Amino acid sequence: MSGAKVVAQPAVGELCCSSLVATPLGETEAVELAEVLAALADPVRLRLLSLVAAEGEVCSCNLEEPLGKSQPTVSHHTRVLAEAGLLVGEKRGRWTWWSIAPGRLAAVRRALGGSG
Amino acid sequence: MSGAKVVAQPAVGELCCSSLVATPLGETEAVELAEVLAALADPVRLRLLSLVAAEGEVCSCNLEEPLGKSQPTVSHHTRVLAEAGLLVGEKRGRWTWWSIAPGRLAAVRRALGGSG
DNA sequence: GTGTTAGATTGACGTTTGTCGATACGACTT
DNA sequence: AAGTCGTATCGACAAACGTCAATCTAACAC
Repeated sequence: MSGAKVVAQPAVGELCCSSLVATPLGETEAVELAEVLAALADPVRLRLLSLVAAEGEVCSCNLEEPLGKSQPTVSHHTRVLAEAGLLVGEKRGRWTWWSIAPGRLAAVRRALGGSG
Repeated sequence: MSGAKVVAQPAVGELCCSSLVATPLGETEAVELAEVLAALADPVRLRLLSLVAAEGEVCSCNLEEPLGKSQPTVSHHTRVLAEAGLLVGEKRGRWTWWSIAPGRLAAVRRALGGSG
């Protein structure tokens, strides 16, 4: 073992194929897209995501202060973002390092329509 | 008067400038973006938006059946989308016609990052 | 005028969400 | 072993949300 373990990543919808404005959304596609958007629809999580994107890789301990939230709250938000497939967590020793899940945000943008 | 009146359109954040992944999001920018995303983060509203996009212009009466929701519920969702600046309503006679607010969805995509 | 119709508003309801204190777990140090 | 440190989880609470029945309003038809 390498000593580095990716935090459990739940299966997540594909947001596949076409955009909202191109084809009428089916029931299940709408639910899947809404789930990811719900994960994004919080100011704290948006700033968290933005911080991780800026740093490339951030451990939870460096998020509490810039976000101004308690440790359990930060842990809650990282979890929500990871479950939505937007964040990837890797455990190295005592620390958990978070990074942006590649492609996921782009898939959301694509699902919202416009040019592929 | 023309007899066609645009439904009251509340002032709405600009989602201006840069993207989430480019620059760390400020407090107020995060709140504004989260508000629009919250309006999008509902399966019924996503399907509603999708229906309007497909038809170009739809009156409320033609939304209840495909959405499978009651009239007050549909009215509630159109209001939320209009307040988020995503939908524009125009009252003509007894009917209210809804259409996609131009540019708004694109601004959301831009705020989520990637190529302008 | 009366009646009808499209849609917005109100009020109530159950559910979900964001937050934090307390606690539990796991990895390291000594 | 015992102690410390970084995180995850639990429990509780207030606030926000989605839904619908009932009601109100505004535009027509007669």
